[in-house]
Amino acid sequence: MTPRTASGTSAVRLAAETWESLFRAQVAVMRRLQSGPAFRDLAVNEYDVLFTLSRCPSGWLRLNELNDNVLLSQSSLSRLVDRLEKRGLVERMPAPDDGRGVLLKLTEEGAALQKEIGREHVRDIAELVGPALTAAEQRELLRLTEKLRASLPSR
Amino acid sequence: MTPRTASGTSAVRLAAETWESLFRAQVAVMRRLQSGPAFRDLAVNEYDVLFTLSRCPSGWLRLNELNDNVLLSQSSLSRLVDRLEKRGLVERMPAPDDGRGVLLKLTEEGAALQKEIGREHVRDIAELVGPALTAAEQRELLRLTEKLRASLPSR
DNA sequence: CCGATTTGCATGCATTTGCATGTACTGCCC
DNA sequence: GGGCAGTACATGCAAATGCATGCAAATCGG
Repeated sequence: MTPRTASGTSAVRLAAETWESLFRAQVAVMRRLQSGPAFRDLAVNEYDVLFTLSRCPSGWLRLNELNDNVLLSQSSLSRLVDRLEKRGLVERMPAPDDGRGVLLKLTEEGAALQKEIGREHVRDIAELVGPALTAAEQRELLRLTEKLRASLPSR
Repeated sequence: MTPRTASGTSAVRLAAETWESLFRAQVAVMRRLQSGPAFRDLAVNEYDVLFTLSRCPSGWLRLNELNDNVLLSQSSLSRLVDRLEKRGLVERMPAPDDGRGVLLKLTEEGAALQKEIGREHVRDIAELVGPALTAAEQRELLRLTEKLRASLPSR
């Protein structure tokens, strides 16, 4: 006996369809965003790292914390950071309180590039999402996705 | 003068935050899904192709239609299909009505593998999404992401 | 009907990615 | 304190990916 909701679809089916729809929407939006001119000389993943660093209060962020935000393996992130460092966009520093750790910070140039791309990027997003959903719908979508993310098992 | 909504945040900012939250939720869920045992011998992208084919009414699907569903370049999809074909999971066939096109279909083995992985996958999804959101919330999230996807400019 | 442009897919090649592993450091238990 | 499992990051190497391009078929403009 599979449990059924009031509407007659099983709970697992509803969850699967919800995830499927969320995933497809993400793919569709991302496809349009990444093909735009904002990312002509920085990959989306690379921008994402700069963005996350720019949002970090202290300015410094551990590599493994960064890794939670990005859909990349640990080794790929390590090399991505290598590239950003070689381009002078971020700075590495050994973590003071943990000899294994590495701290990351934006350089001046990295912060400038993030802002520049960010402006374009935000505009692109608004042009895609703005006309698609009302403000109330966007707020609800924001709330639901935040709740979903917050409710996931920590690992 | 940037326009403001009733809550005091600008429309572009709301759109950007909504997208950011959707994206992070997708990353967080996907990270957990793809590390599970369901994908031990088939990458998520590869499964996704099998899944899409399994949902196709006629059984046959054009490569370029497939490409809309997947976050992959055309060339990468072409080679991904190469791999699936070499493993005997899909079958290629020149499109009858368009000499340039290629049609794709699941083989018996491909359909069986999709079903097998799909069962596990759906269970994993339900375990992640089910406890995080109520059924009503899931339905609303499903509706909003469908609307978002449907409202995007065609390309 | 013919040339020019566009579209759909494949392939060469450089880059990026992940897995497995190595290295250094931490924390735990005794 | 000494051994020992666990964590954080880097690196060798094979595989996957994207860009540019090639080629063939379709579509367009006259």
